[in-house]
Amino acid sequence: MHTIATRSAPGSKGQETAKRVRMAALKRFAGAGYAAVSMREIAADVGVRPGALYNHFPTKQDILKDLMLTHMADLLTAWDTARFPEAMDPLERFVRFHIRYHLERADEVFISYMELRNLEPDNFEIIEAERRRYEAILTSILHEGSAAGRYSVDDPKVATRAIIAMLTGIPTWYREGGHLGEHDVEDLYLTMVRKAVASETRNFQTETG
Amino acid sequence: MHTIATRSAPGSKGQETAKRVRMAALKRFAGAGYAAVSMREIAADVGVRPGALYNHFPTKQDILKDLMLTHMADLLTAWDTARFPEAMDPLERFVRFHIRYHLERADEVFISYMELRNLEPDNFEIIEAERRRYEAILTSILHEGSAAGRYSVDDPKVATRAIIAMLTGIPTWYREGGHLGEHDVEDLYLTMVRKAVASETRNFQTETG
DNA sequence: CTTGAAAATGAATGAACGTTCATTTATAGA
DNA sequence: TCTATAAATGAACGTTCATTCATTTTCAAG
Repeated sequence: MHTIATRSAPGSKGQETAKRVRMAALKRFAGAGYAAVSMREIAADVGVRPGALYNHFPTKQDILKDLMLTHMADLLTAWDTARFPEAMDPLERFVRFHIRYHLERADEVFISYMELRNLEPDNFEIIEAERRRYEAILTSILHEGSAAGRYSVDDPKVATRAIIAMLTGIPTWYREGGHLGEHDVEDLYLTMVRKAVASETRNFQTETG
Repeated sequence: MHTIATRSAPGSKGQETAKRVRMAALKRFAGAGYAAVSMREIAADVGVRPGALYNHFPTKQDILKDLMLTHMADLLTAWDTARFPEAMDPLERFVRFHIRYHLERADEVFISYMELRNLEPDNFEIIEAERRRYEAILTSILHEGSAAGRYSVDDPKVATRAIIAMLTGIPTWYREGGHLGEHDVEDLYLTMVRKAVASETRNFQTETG
């Protein structure tokens, strides 16, 4: 009888250091920007000499790539596995999910759109494709709701970008412990989003002539 | 009779080089980010040796500061001096102005919120104060419209951030020559904004029970 | 305990960075 | 034309950067 499959190799501390590198880089990149962060700073945060980082990531660029690819994959997985009350309509599901996820993972979200330009073209394309997949979820909700007459949306793709920009802006100003709780924010934004796509349009075009 | 006030000093080409430095830095900062741009690159764009930049700006940081302070001042001045048709209501004025200005000056706008963290604290505070002044314009429009019963806005400050985030996102995807003209985009967003703050709220909360 | 591979070290590499400065060049006013 | 000064040069400063590598340390498996 022998041990079946302990994956850890000799001399290994598992993936512990690699995880610490990811965490340190995430904080630093989010705080100061990829270009302004040095490998020496990341190494110091991890408690290791700079050269040791290269046992886990071939280059600084690869740390950024890892963080961004992981984030986009996590985002889509989180949506696919999210659970909501039965009665909750798709638009409310999306709005609440997006706000919660973006407040929970503020650093990942932040670097994923701030550091896009620091990605090599191939990695940039991968990220962009994932982003389009995520936006397509909301576009589809708006499109179907529009077809069913529940919403009135002139251009679902434009509306998608408008709504996502609106929601994604929340982490730039929301702070825990302020006078608004996370749930208050969800409700406020949900109301605005619902109205923005509502089919009831009477009176909206009124000019103060 | 003698010349009254030629401001140009001996040996001076006016402010020509300084202007070219600003333009080159603006393009570079917007494209690659402040931290990733070198003084050597800016100098090469201008057609001058790196040392010459220091005849016009004391440090690299001061170029960024100059660009951002100028941008915020220009934005507020542009709003103050903008002309609109008499019949146009304040909300439409703001939405159209914001979209036009942000598409026209995309680079300035872009660096002014991407490079905030690269500003020294004093300069950061100045920029933030200007930004609050600008946001206050929309907040006031929403507040007054709400008080007059023309709009229904639960929290004018939150609505301000939501609307501005939504509008400011446009330059990230809008491209000239696409299937939507600038005027189409204005109309689409104006409709969504108007609906989002409209007082007609019947049916918006309907759940697909 | 021995072994072997992963992980970490410590030192070094060349390149690029922002900035300085003595000197030269260009130019507007006298 | 002469003069004074702004602007530009060319070379250098010390520092920091990402990365490499021979060597040492760590540690799970046999």
